[in-house]
Amino acid sequence: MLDKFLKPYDATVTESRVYRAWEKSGLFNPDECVKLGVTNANAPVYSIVLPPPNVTGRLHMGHALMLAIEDIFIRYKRMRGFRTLWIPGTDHAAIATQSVVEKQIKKDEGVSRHDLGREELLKRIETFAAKSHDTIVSQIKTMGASLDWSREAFTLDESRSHAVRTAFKQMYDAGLIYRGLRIVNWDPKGQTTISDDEIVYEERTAKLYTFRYAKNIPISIATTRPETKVGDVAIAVHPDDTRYHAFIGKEYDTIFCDVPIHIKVIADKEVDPNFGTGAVGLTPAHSKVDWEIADRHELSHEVIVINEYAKMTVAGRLAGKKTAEARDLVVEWLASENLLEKTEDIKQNIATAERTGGIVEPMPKLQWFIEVNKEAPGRGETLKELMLRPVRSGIIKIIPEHFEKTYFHWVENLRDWCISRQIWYGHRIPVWYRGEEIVVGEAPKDTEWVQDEDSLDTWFSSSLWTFSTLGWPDHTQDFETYHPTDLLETGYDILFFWIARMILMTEFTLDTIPFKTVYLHGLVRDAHGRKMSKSLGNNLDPLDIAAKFGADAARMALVAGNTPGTDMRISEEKVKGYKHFANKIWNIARFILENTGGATPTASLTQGDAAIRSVFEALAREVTMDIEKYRVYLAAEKIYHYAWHELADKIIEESKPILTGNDAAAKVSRQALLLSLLDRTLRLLHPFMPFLTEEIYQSMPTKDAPFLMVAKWPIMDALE
RNA sequence: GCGCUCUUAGCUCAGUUGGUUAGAGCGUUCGCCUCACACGCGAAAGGUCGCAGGUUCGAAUCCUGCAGAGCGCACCA
Repeated sequence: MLDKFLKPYDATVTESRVYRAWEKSGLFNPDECVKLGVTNANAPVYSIVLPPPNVTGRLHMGHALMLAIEDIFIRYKRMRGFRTLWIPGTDHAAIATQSVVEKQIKKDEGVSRHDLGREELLKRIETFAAKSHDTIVSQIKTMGASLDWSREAFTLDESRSHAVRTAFKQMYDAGLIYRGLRIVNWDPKGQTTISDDEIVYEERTAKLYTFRYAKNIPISIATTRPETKVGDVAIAVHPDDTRYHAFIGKEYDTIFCDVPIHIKVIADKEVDPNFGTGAVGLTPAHSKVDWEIADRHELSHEVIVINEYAKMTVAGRLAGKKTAEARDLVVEWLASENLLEKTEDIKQNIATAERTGGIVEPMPKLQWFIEVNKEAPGRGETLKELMLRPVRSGIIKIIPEHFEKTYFHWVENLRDWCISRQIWYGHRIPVWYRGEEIVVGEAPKDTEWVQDEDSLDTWFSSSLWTFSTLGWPDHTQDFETYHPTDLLETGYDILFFWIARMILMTEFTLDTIPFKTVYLHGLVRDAHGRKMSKSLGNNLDPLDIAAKFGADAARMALVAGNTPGTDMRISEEKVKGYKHFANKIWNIARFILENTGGATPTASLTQGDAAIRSVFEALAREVTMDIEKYRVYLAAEKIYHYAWHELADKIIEESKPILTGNDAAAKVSRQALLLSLLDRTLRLLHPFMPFLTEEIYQSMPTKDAPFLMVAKWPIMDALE
């Protein structure tokens, strides 16, 4: 009997030692598995790419959940003999990382990025990112993730940058990436454009003002933003609104709060006759809808009255004022001119930037876009259709299924994707200018070319992740072997940001799918159901949890009973429960090893013992089917229940008199049964609790592989 | 406004897609340091499965309506 079983199971000591042994063996790498003969060279392939965590700091429990689920599938497939590849990596996360570092510098040194300059800021960010990367990698290892570190990637390294430039050029050449002057979402706080998906709407109460521009203009309008009215070019009414028929086509000139404006009355069906006065003042340069209406009526877009700092650019009393101040001044002026008719409170959804919280200011800017409604050359389909087809046809399966509806709804309403950002950290737009000339893709060799100042939305590089990590655009062996990947597992909150765009980019670039199945997990919340956040201080750190209860316990607590797509609550109490379970398994092993010394594991079983073993086999089949069908939440609970309440409570208890009794045949059979059940329970539990099971396996007389990690799954004929 | 999800034991959730007395963990109560384990063992209490209809031999499970909670998208200027 080994001394190690005499003490309660100590996860912290064991786990780091076991992970080092796995790493040293090289068996996370499928090529090594083949080389060492634990995997057949012709075995089928199974691959997952790790959703790369942002290098913005540390991992949270959501990451721990992601790692646990993916590692379960990877370990399961590896034990089933697949050539199994799980690729690690991290994401530069452009705007997120830059804003973290900028905030820190502002706090510590009181300077802005413009004080530092592009080069110096990038240097600082890279230092931060490198440190963050190291923290994250060690956290991932702590969780037991069996990732092939020899293939680690970073979204901003040279290989991935090459993929980004290549994909950009292909799309540009296909006419699907264009540069155009459009109304974009401008974040004055972050000083950059953001995509529609980076907007968070916040409900606030706002004042709705009803007034006329001037006494000689006979139509009253209503707005929550009087300050923008100095940029108006028209009044729009609904074509069927008889109140205003007489005025359609009329034009007026006036001075509005010191600013000369020219207003034309137009009819457009976009206008809701029941809101406000049924008449809208059109500000084409500062409203997406107004811009579109102005387009239809050939009105000018060019009256810009607000700049990038959300300050007024007009002359007169509003000059240089912030929009909020300007609003008060305009209202004051309206009142003094007797033009203000009504002020009322309404509820309004205000667009804010997800990262900075800044109020989004729509304004026209020359930016790069991906056009989603134009047919891709030679494909007969638009990018939108390319995104819909594989999910509609079922080639890509989303779990849980109801998210497919959400996906369709989003794609169908998708507008052109603004991919350029005015931040410095990220992939610089691969476009160079020299006078009227333009080069796209790789930097021209000769001089005098100037590269586009902007960088790409971070999701552009992430969207290539399943194949950029495999060496594309080079035709590598990895790319040929492992793409499309089998599973993409991530939180449902990035279904649009990431999943949708991966499908888009992969369909366009490779004419195939990036993955066969999408498994979406829910949010991990605290014990009270609140979202974990820094400001609430209710974050559970996976490292702390692993140190306290063991990574195995943390994994079980996160996975057991946690259905896909549903938010879950986690508490230390729950993790503690599974720490106890780990100790239970430890003691089951201790008992069985103590009582089967010198026994023959292959001895034939009595009829009764054979029946007990067939109960295990039924369970193993069920668990196998559950994993195959992505019901890991059920599989975990079933193994737990079997190990504790069947194996320990019943089988071991019933064995005690047999093992101390006089019936030698019964004893031999029972010893063989117990060894077999322990051996196979460890195998079944290994994907869920890899450390504990590996540690026990190393002391098993039934050990038949260098590591349990590459030992055979306990039941190989389980599939339908 | 459009769409999605949820409502099951005190709490957190399962219930494998209609089938015998509805399950788990935690918590509670009682009794046990029984020589694998007190990170444990034995026992017990606890549910009109949100409400109202319907389909069916049979419904927590399918359909309709209602109520409450949450989320996503769009958006009123």
